Amino acid sequence: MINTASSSDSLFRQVTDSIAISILSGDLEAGALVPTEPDPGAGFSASRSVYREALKYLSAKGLIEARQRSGTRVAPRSAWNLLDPDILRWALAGKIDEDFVRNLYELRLFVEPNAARLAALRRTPEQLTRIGAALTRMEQNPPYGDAIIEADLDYHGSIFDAAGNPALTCLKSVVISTLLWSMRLQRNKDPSLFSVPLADHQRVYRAIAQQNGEQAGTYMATLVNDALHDAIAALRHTRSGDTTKHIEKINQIY
Amino acid sequence: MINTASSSDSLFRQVTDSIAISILSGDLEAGALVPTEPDPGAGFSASRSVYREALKYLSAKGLIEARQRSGTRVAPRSAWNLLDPDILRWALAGKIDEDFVRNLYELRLFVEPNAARLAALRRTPEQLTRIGAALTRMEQNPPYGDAIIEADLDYHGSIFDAAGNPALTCLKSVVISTLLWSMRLQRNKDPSLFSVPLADHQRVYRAIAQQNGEQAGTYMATLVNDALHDAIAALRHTRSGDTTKHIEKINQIY
DNA sequence: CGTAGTAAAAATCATACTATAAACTACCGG
DNA sequence: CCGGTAGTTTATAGTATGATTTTTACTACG
Repeated sequence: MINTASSSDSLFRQVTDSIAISILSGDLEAGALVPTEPDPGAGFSASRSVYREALKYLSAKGLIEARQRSGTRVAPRSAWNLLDPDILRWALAGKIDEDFVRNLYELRLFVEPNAARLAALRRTPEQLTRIGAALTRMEQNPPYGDAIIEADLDYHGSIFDAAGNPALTCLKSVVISTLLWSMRLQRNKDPSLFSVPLADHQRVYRAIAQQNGEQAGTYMATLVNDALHDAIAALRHTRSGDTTKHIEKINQIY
Repeated sequence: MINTASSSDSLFRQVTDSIAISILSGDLEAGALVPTEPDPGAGFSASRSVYREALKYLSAKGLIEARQRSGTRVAPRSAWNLLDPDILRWALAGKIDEDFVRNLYELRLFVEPNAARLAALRRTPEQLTRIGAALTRMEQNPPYGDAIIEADLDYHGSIFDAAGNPALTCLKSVVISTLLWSMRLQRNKDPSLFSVPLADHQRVYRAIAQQNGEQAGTYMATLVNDALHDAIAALRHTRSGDTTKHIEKINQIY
């Protein structure tokens, strides 16, 4: 496994990313021992301080568990906090498990329509403005650019914010990861086959503007469904190849 | 603020809990500086290693952000990963923000009926057995005991597992925290006013057994709604008083 | 069968030194 | 005289290393 952390990152981050990606990619299986001290043959050389702090960071995400005398081991998958932004980023960094992404879309389908519904009911004028501004940026930027990705994320993020439920808003990270995943796919297929589903975005916006909760929810459900189907369709056209660099670039936005 | 960490915990955990609870309780406001070195007047005395590892752990949850030269500060609330099990535990440890719990119930209402629906469609016989066993334990144990809490959590957890979506399952922690919160309330009011909503649990189980997804979803929605209303009703009967000890005991289950 | 001893690994402590980026200063050109 | 820019300072996080303590699974002994 090639160490994907760039050398400009702090040593702590290099070590953390490296171990995390080994775990998320399945390179280190659940139950496997994580070395007590920094492994000289692991692609990095760090002191024990850095290494231990990295392990604490990973244990905070549920990826590893330390027990005295037994050692530090990779935790079972059920303990991983899959909704954590870092975990999603790491999961996205390697070879992507298609089923997992499908699960994320499924979760979005449960959550985002409700977020749109609440946003329609609870939004302030300022929040509506922000959603509209993001939509405008989506309309006016060329597809595939970083600008439109940022706009898309801002659009969905603003809707979460307008829903007025901070706990709900934490699921924003799921939207981010699915969006980055679909971008990664689209780069590998015929661009003409794909179009940003602007119409869906527009009518969700209108429903929120009109404070029509049910309609906002319905349209958002369609939007997420369309996004999933587009992504699945893109999968069929995917040719194998190295897409790492593009994803790395996108990741730096966050 | 009294340090709620028991002295039998590891020093690392005491420090982590102490700082985290200060943040979650609002004692340390967003943007506030977190001391560079362990604060002698903070209720604990630890070396810098332990203290730094605690800070890394907290930064993994999004609670704090370190920047060279500027210092380490409490992150804005929007960066907190409110769905993280630790965060929910810390949020529950202090004085509870009623609105926040209401938000958690709202999220449950979006997620859990769908989990029940999927569970009805995808469950294996073994998974159904586990749900049924948990239900039986709920029926056969006296109310208010730890046994019934464990059974209730196992019931909801089994349904999440049966839904076959690991990302969805991560939201189990939300169920745990709302359940513990409602238990905490119920201890402070007239016990005769409350009854475990067994009927709701039973018909959800039956729907899952019959693989009737829509019905399972509908009944689960009722269950969550009932739970919320019971909890809100209990709030009205709450007399002020120290409930910390009981919660501490419950927390140890996890 | 239980009990005391052993050791492996995490946890803790203490003390260095380094790198970074924000703030400040001094210089230079307009 | 003003404004900006390049260099310097410095506070703080980050990194490094070695030693000690605590916990606990395992083992050997009574």
